[in-house]
Amino acid sequence: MAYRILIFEDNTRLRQSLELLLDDEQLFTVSASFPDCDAAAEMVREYDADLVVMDIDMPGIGGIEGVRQIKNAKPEVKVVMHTMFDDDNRIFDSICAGADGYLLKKTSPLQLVSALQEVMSGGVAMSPFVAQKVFQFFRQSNPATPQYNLTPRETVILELLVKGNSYKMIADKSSVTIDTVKKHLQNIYHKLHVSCGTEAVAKALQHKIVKLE
Amino acid sequence: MAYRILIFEDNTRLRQSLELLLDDEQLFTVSASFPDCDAAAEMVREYDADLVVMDIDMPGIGGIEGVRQIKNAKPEVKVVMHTMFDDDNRIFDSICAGADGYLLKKTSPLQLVSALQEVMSGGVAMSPFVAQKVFQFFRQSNPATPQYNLTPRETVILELLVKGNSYKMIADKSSVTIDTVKKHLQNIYHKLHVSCGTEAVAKALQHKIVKLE
DNA sequence: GAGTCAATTACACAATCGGGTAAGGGAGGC
DNA sequence: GCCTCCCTTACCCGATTGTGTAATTGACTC
Repeated sequence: MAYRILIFEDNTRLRQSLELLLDDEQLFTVSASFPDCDAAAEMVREYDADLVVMDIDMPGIGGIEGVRQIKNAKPEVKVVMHTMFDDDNRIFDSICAGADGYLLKKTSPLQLVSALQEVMSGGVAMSPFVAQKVFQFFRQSNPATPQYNLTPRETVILELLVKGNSYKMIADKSSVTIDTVKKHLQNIYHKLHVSCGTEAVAKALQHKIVKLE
Repeated sequence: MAYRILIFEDNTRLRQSLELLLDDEQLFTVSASFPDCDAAAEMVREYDADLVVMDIDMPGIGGIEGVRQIKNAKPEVKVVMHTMFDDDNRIFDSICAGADGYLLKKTSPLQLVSALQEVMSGGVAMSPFVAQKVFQFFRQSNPATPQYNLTPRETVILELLVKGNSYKMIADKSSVTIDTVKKHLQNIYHKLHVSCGTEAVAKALQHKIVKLE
């Protein structure tokens, strides 16, 4: 049984090319294709689609909002973005909206087909350039952690501060006096090279010195 | 000119298989291979390597630390992890250490070769399962943002606070009096449902109400 | 024109924060 | 034993933060 595909793509020529290309594969059947995704969620239900190929820049609601609606309506359907745009925001937003892949339009037909197969077997598909962007984002969101040499006690005190506790509350929860808390925080501020609590919280969260939850 | 490859892999059979496989390709030359990566950075320099295939679980320093050292010594060399492990931490740490790819050992020889080619042409290589993990992490790190209805003015004030400015500094930079700043922050605290600056900073960063840099 | 809301300032008061300084006890290393 | 480092407490004092109340201006809406 072939996978049922829906295509959303406003460029008529490209849409037809995709139809021909994918329908030619044994593994796929193109159930329908549309020049916009205003009724994307309905169509996915209507055709009981397994896989959606989605352009981003379309009249009406864009492809990113389209993904969101589709995934809301039927989370198990796979959605792969297929677009010319390779800017951080579009990639980023698409993934967060629930896309299972992000392929640039310069992807060759052969690669496109194999990428879609990969998605259907539970994987995720990205053009190498997109993957690079994702890696970059990953790294910068988790920079190599500098060492601040906080003692265990200092770490828990800082954690309590980050969670919004006042000095007094920290003192109670740690079963020490408020003066001790002050002392610890004074040391912490020095080690983090900051001068007040708000700055310390910002640095602790950015550099993931403490973790929330 | 073929790319010079170094292989770090403690399993002798597998190491030899990789040597044979990769050396057989026109595009690659295996310069050397090692059962541990204790001297990885030196070897990379010694052999002027272009590409490193790195196991993770090895005696001595592990592959993740190995990547870090290699990337420190020579950032332009490409490093691809090649391992059995698919747990979040190893994947995550490898990427942050600077890896350009993460392939599971069940990857077929053909896929391995083409993935390495992709890396050498500036891309990034991931097994589909790894890519999925990365996508998952991506999404959960950016949950759908709740609305706090901060006014534009309040937003910039909060940003300044998050960056570590005191009330007085915020007042100067915003060209208003300190009393105005107090008032704005009071309103902000109410809107965020917090009771002090540190809590506000924590919430602002967690919920990405403000962005750093 | 009345009403709402963002932005602004002012003042007073209490609470908290942050620095400096000093000092004792306990754990571990040389 | 001596030294270092962590944890602890205490006191003083100035600066900062946070709350309450009140009032003015301009913009935008009904």
